[in-house]
Amino acid sequence: MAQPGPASAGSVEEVLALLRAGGGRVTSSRRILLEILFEGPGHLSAEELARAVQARAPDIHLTTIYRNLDELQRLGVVLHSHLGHGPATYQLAVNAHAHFICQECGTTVEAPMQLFSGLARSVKSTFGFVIDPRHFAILGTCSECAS
Amino acid sequence: MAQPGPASAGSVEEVLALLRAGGGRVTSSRRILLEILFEGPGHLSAEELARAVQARAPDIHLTTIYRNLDELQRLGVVLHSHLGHGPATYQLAVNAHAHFICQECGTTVEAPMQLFSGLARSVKSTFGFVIDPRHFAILGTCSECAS
DNA sequence: GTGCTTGCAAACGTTTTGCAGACTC
DNA sequence: GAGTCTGCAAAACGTTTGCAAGCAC
Repeated sequence: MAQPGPASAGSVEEVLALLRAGGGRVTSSRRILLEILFEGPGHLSAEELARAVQARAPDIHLTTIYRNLDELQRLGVVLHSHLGHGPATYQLAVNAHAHFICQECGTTVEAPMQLFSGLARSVKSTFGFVIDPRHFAILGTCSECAS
Repeated sequence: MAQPGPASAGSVEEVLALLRAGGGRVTSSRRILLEILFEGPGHLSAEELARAVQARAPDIHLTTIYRNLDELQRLGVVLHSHLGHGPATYQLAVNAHAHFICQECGTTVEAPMQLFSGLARSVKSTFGFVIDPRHFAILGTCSECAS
């Protein structure tokens, strides 16, 4: 909350500055990808991000999206989650949260992180383990499918 | 607890009977796979299960292991979990539990299900969603790597 | 000019599928 | 004998890698 850490980079330009500060180059693929990540709804797969980027610059390759996403994850700006089988989805670290996914119908519920504070506390005291529930979704059954 | 459901099948022969009852055939690949699942430590990938099966019957193909595991999952006897990137792991439903995995060192902690009762309760009352935390591991940082 | 980044093609590891023959019941 | 199950080969899927050319600094 006090110091602005990497993940707090709040705009395309701030992230690009961070990138440059680490010896990286600012390229159009990176700028466009970041624009889309900042505009977009989150939960996009690499393939979906590539399509969105290609709408603005058709020659940018899926491979480049993967490499740029890796770089942004190294910087702590982006992280990916597995929301089920299928491809991983990528989002800005600032926007990341946990997910519950219905095994029957696929409905996704976005979970506020404070739901996990009790679990986090007991896991910490039992195992010394600090949980990060954002990476993998938790499966289950939604209210509709339960009835 | 009252009626013995599918998942309660407690021995190789019981599962084979269940299989037969559903119109399936009892084959040696299925019998051996079940023996290994009942003997084994759990958390085995399809490939590891195939190697174990092949130690007793070398001609059984990996594809057959996948198909048998699917069938056993349909019956509710087996389920699979994703413990990280890499292949899924399979276990008897009766033995299944949740997992915490350290992002740094890969250490796996097997979590007693009652750790989740508080979370389960609040997710149920907030979203009507019934969680099943066994399918995907929860990532985080283990006590050693945290220091 | 140095050296990071990119496109392309090809590989990767895991899992699924199509088909003809073999087996269980 | 009917219908399920199997081996094999091949494909599918998401993702990663090697290499030579291209671009940011």
